[in-house]
Amino acid sequence: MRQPSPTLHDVARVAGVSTATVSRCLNSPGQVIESTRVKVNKAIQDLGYSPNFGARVMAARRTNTIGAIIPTMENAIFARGLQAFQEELRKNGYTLLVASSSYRPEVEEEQIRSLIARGADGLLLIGHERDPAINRFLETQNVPALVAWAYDATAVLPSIGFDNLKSMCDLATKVIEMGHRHIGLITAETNTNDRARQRVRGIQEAAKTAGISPDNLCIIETSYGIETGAKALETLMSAKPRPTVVMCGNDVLAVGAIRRARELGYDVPADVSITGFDDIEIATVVAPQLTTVHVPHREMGTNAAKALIEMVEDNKPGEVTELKVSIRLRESLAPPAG
Amino acid sequence: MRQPSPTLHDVARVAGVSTATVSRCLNSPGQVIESTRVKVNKAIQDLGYSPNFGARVMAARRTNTIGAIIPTMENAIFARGLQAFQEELRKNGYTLLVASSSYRPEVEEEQIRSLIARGADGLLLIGHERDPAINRFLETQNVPALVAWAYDATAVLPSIGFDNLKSMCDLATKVIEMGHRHIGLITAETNTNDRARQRVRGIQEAAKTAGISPDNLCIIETSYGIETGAKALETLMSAKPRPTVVMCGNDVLAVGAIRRARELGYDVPADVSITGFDDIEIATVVAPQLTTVHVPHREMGTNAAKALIEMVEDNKPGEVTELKVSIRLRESLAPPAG
DNA sequence: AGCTTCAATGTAAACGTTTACATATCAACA
DNA sequence: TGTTGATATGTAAACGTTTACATTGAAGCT
Repeated sequence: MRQPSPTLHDVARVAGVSTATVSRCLNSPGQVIESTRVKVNKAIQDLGYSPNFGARVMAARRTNTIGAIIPTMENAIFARGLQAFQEELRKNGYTLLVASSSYRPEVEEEQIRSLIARGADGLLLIGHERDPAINRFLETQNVPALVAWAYDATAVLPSIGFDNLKSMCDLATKVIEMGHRHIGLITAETNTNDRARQRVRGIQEAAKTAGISPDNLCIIETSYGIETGAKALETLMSAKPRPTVVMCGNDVLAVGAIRRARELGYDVPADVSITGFDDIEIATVVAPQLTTVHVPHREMGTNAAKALIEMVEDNKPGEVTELKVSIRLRESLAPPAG
Repeated sequence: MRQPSPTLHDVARVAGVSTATVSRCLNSPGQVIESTRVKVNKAIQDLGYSPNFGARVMAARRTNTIGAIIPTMENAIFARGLQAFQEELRKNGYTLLVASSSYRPEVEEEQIRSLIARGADGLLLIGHERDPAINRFLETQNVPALVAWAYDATAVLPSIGFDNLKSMCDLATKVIEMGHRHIGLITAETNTNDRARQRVRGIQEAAKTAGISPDNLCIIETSYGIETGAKALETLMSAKPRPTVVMCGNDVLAVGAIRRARELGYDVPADVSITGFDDIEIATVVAPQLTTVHVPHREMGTNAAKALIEMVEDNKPGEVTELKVSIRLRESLAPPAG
């Protein structure tokens, strides 16, 4: 039923040349004289030849494939960065292998092994936190890895991203300058997510600097989603004293918080201010528009691809790159009433 | 600096067995006695061994890799479905190769060839519209392909999805029943996107059935995005007579339309109703909440994965599956004023 | 004991490329 | 005419698995 596909040998035989010449026609045509090339190409056409991937990979020792493991594709911030990453890879002749970890470290570990077993020439990972054994594994496998969405010059792996702590600290400082003293905080789970943890610490540091007691900081940790953000806001609004601002670890939580606030009859920002982090599209669409931290996702994806390709091709050690973020002040943040 | 990774031979040597036994340990552990398996696994651990992909593929003649080509990962509707697709693949030991076409047919074609050259065992594609030559190519290469996000029993390739035409027709019928007679329509580009085209035709048919003249249908075609949706709404609102409802080809366009309507001082839905399509998360977050067509994205992704794996493993011909959609009536749609 | 069976393991031949090295050809030049 | 160098092509050895087949040894039978 399934007839064997033609091989290099078949092409060589039909064209009346050696396999080496056929291979060169495909990989470095400049080395082959015109007349030969024509013969070979005709044979390839006639036979409907397409090179065998496995054999090619084995002989050439690379797959031209880069793996990426992200928590989830559903989160817009990863989707956008990943899209840019993939576009840049494609420009350079690489293909993207994707896996998602659902924010679970043991799944991420399994996925790392799986992508390497599938011949990924390099790996894009999110965040720095992982079992040291994995880093050793990456080393023995000789697969370069780059961390994105985080910046940490002291970490084992090179990274490209922004300083989550400092960015959030800057935003919190602005919030405090406006006069807010009771701050609610909705964060994604911090135990397996170093970005989330950094952001919380950023707020804590800003509060400390401003001489605000940690007791005035009411923190709720929840899983990722619009609905969970909504629930968390409800809880916060019944705290005593009620926070005058709710800072959220990301835009999705913030959007959920805004929705629930509205549903509960609170005016945003008159009754309560709300801030986010990431500046995904949704931030400008909600009413009121969301004050948030803008992160250059596409730039990060593109640069990550470039850096990783260099690491793979030139065996270059990875560099640590910090990207600039900026605060987008929009309607959802205002000084507290009174 | 870069020492070669350990091979099957190294493992065999360290464990004191043959390469065949090591291979069996990996692929059919039942055939190997417990004591041997322990020795081998220890050797694998100690060496940090991971099988070479190319060699494995070449010897086994399969990659356990499925390719997907979607217009873009940035669009939430593809991201969510793709995430579910990937999760189901993983459950079955497959990995996902991703490429994006940016809605450009020639790029899609190139990506199809590229993914096949990389050994994809099967392919997930979006929409039915493509050069017949590509379908022939898929056939000669013996790579099964499945179309998602569309349903068409008469098409060459099997598909899983919903009836874009009928779904939109149903929504339009509801809109018309409410009393709307002047309908604005914002659609994504229809020349390279059969889903968009079907949706437009759905509205046209509903209008025809209700005896509404095509002149009362004002169609604007634009590229995908919140901002383009906003611009299109602005244009529509200056048409004479002004439409009492603006139906949008997808939620993203609709959300942009809502925003601009608000910015221009129109009340939605009192001054103008707005509808979307897809029911992505954003639909429940905008104010007013968006009336739209709910599509079971995750279900589609999961089922697509199952079907494709069957096609690959059992050489089964693909089936055509229609999924049910449902209309979500929310605040943004109301009868016209007066 | 001798024979058969079966499970566990070993041996070695593919699998289809790429590429270092060898060889052939030919033009240019002393 | 012989030498040199450049260019085009051929030869054959990897590359690291899987797997058909061969071998071994022990258990179960007569």
